Amino acid sequence: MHRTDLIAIGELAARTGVAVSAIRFYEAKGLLAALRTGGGQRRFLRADIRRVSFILIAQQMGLSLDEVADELARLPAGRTPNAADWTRISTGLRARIDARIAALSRTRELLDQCIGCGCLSLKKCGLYNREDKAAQRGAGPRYVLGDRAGEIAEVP
Amino acid sequence: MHRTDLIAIGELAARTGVAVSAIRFYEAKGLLAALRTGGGQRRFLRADIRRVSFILIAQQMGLSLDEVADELARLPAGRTPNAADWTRISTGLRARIDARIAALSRTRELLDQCIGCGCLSLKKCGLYNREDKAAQRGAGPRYVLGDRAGEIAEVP
DNA sequence: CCTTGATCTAAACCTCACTTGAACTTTCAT
DNA sequence: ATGAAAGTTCAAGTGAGGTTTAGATCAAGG
Repeated sequence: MHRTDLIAIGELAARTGVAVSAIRFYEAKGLLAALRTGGGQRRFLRADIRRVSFILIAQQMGLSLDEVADELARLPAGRTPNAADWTRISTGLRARIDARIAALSRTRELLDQCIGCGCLSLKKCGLYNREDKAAQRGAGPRYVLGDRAGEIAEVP
Repeated sequence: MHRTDLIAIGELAARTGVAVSAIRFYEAKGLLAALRTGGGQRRFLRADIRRVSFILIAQQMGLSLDEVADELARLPAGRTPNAADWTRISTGLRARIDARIAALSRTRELLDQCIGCGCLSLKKCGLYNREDKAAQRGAGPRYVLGDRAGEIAEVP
């Protein structure tokens, strides 16, 4: 047993690389839940490190925080999530990764054809005669739209 | 020669699937340049359809509009870009796609290991002990955290 | 000529994902 | 017991990537 099962917000921040303000923001969004000390300070479970990791990874997959919340909502309420819970939810993430790799591969294939002719034209290449245009919806930034934008940190 | 080499903003919008407002926004950002009629209306070159395509594709790769602008700045000023120009710039895009696919594959591999143990823990999985932390530049002003890898501890 | 639809500008507004600042309070090692 | 470090709330600000609105003007068909 660990000496201290509860960690302060600063430690959670340090261990996940997320800013303290972001953790408060996540709590406000309902992605995390904290216990409170008598004095009102937040105390997190060690398992929340894992939870924050999941948020970060899922975000990189292009999920919005609301979508992440939906995924996390499938974790059991009341008890600390166990390995099986995480396996189930991580498997869902894996499917998304697969889908993204597949989508990128298709784009690459189309782009290769374009490089051959140097065109990048919509009609000939079909690079943009795909689902994307139809997927236009409402206001807001494009990275929200489905998983098309991709927030994967780029390799320089 | 086409009968009409210049197209109105609405046509450019229709052909690319981008809103008229977005095209004006891109022009204001310097990603596009328009000629003007005597009456002050924008007229685009047909080649700008291709240019907008490039913007959209590059955005899907995760480039910000500023980064897209950098790429586009490498096109020759003064003359209409030709096939060779597009080939050069598209090839750069292809490299990015390759990098992305590789990064996703690594993530998937790590995630597979995690699914095995259900952990998602920082230390054991390495899913977050990678280049990602340093390379954060996703949606929103995410600050780049310092390397405190030595302090990352094991998770229950 | 006249109408109709497309386009113009400028400024305001929007969402997402956070950060920042002000003004305190709590914790904890010495 | 004390002082620094870390924590608290709430409101407002930021930046990317656009959209919306309003009122005026342009271009083209009849």
